[in-house]
Amino acid sequence: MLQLQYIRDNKEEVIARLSVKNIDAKSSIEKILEIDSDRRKVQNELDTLLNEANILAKQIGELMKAGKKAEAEDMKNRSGALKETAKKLEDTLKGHEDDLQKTLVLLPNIPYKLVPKGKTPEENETVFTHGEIPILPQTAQPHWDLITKYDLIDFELGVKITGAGFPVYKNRGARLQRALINFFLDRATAAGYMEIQPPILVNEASGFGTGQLPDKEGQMYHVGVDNLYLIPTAEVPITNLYRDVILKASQLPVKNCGYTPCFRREAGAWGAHVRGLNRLHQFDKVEIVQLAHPDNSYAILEEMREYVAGILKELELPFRILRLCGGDMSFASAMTYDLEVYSGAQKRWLEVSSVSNFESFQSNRLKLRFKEAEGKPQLAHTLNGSALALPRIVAALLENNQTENGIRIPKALVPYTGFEMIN
RNA sequence: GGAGAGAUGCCUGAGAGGCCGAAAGGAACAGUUUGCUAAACUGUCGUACGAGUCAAAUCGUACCGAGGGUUCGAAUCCCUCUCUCUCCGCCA
Repeated sequence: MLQLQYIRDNKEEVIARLSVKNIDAKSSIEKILEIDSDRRKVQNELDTLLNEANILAKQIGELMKAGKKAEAEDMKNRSGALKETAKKLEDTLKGHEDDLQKTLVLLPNIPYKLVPKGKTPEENETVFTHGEIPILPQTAQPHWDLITKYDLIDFELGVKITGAGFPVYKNRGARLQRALINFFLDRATAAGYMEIQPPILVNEASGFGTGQLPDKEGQMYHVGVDNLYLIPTAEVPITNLYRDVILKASQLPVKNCGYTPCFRREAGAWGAHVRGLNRLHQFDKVEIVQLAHPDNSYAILEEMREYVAGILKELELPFRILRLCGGDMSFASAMTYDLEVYSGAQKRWLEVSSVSNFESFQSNRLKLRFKEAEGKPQLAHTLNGSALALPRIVAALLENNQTENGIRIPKALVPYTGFEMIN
């Protein structure tokens, strides 16, 4: 949620920058400012009225003590009248506040100045590439065939016990999952991220805090009886750890990481390009989260991007980094880098990580603030990134590393898998 | 799932219709003292919104789990909800 004060002070700039996300915000912004000015007017009236009532109440108390009952009665009547007017004003104020909130919550975050204008993924900007695109022999197989060949994952069994998009990992496929999770967590903790094991069901307030609710509830699985949501990413529980918290400036940056399964309904997203591990309802991911001082959150974004790139290098996967254009960015993000690995047999780039700076957009909803030694609390910046999402990493590893003798495990991973080849 | 107790500031904890935005202690921060550490002493020590200002100072309003109600006046009385704790049952 954007800060009201910022919109008030920078109306034209906000409209101009939202247009980079292809949003015409002129009318909503004007509506917001109008409601806001009404709201302030009403609050002013109400405060004056309540002030009178408070003074009156004190005087009545004193008159009662002094035994001047008749005078007190007279004042009681006046107080009663004040109260009635106050009640009406309170309702009006509440109405304005609700309207304001409703409109404000629907405005997406303002893109950072480096974000290119654009509507489709084709307009994303490639800022970095690493590694050679592998040229595989004609006989090279896509990962879904390799998975069957080496009996690593059983999709049909998943359908049987749950449904499509819920794979069952087996044998060295299961072991590879565990290896990757441990590898990712070890790297993250070594880089100073404190490991968290959060709940994977969250309440409504948490869903709201990170921006999944009220707008995108369709993407989450909902447990109706207890009104809880299965998390689509560890970002939700981990960032919400700091909801309603005021940190000391000296505690920044806060660095957390966590492994969780992630659940996505992906309603309507099924179709082409989703075979095998490309898109799932349940998958594993290690997430990194940072809470940063606004002065250096973009330096931290770069640091996080470098960190994820480093892991991909260790895994010996060719990858590229995209700076997402306005139209491809998420609702809450101010700037996002996508990291994509090249999957040799599918001959496609697969998104394996998304690293974003949300600036104060989430923290405004979360009331996540920090305080300098002097001065008022201010909103912290939140950032997060996948480091990494497993399924597409597995897909690329299988496809790129296939040989006649089996699939080669990258060196960095061997201590975790305990085997060098899948064969 | 059954029975009972409770929810007050960063923490502990008083407060039981007006003198309470809230005692006291602790923590934290700043200063004094000190060769250093410790101790002692002094001070500061909630948040939001509004008014005000270049910015402050300052002023107003609200907030004692949440939402309603009673009253001229509510942390305090009443109702509803949520959560926590204890005991019993069940259980990885």
